[in-house]
Amino acid sequence: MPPRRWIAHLDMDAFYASVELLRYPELLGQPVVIGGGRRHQPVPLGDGTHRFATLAGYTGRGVITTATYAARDLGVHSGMGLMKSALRAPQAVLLPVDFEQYRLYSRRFKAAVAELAPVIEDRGIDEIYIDLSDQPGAQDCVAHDPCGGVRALALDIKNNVKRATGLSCSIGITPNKLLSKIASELDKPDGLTLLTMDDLAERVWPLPVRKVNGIGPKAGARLAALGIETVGELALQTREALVLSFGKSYGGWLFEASHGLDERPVVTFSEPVSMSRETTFERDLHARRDKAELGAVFTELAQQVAADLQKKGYVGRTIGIKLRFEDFKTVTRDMTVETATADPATVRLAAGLCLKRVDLSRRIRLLGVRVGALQRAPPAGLVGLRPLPSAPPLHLTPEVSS
DNA sequence: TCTGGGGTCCTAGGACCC
DNA sequence: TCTGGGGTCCTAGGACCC
Repeated sequence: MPPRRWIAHLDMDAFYASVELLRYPELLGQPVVIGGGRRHQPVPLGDGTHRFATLAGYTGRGVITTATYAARDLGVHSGMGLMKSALRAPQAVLLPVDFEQYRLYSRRFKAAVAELAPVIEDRGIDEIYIDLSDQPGAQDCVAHDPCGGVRALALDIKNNVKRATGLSCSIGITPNKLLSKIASELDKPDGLTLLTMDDLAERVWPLPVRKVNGIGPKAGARLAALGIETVGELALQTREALVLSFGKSYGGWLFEASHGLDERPVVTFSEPVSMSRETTFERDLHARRDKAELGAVFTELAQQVAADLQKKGYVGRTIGIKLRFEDFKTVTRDMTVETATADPATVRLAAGLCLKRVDLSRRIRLLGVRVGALQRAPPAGLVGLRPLPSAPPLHLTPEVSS
């Protein structure tokens, strides 16, 4: 009997870096990292090639968002500070991030998948889940392979993504989202990994617990302290023991996950809960000494969130701020207003009231403004002249349709 | 040479109401 | 005077993910 469900997880390979390589093919095969601000734009040399900045001597606060596989071989990876990366891979080419371009390719690859399999859950700019269970041919047996049908479908999807974008992706196919997320990583880049429950012990149990989506640095460390390093070792624990250590909810989930169990559906549309804008300063600012600069940034953040809300057609009732201090301690404050709003002045005013509730003796590294408890904006006629975007089509979240 | 920006979800305590 | 539950909303922090 074939499994009840076939869920695919599709992950674009080194997405940002790969999009940049389409623009700068002369960098193919070289160590390249994406990150930092606007200061290191490539300079055209007139012959179709460019002069690029390298990591050597980089100063500033950025981190790597994506590194090519050649750069990863030098020991740098996403999330690593650029100054630290510069010490490890000074010769690596450094390119600035261009989210516009990545969003364009994101829409293209998702559309290419949707042509063949429309039941898609968005998981951000470079990955999706796809429910293939009810796709024609997915349950077919091909050349005595009971998984042949779904394997062929996945290959079609990979080819269509490549045709539409020039980019490669990796796909994991299993009976659920948890295992597919793990499987898509097993044969990166350009992978296609199909697992059934029969493969659990051989392919999943040897992996470190941190490979499981939902086990982060904290839970990983707590498990390590209990002598649990691999998914298989986690699966040796009783549910009761895990509930005792991690609580009913998370402990119970750890038990299920270790046995490859996950019934979550592929969710094709969800409403946003909050929108926010934040910025990390080049140097830490002091509330009193840098009052003018801080105030200007604060107002700009409020205006940006308000504009984001209006563009997407939402209003929100909870307005809040986020501060990160020089010692990296983070605090938030929020308040709920009477009427949901997307008005920049209202957001700025409420955010200002929140700021008054924070002790500002330490220097500030990051400032953010957030609007939550979102609702769809009321029809334009009731509030003013602003035209409102219509609701996104089914199967596409605001991210995709933007 | 520390650690970006944009999200979601969960927990937990207190207020307030029935 | 002392004693209940249950439910919802609000706020703050934290884990985790891309």
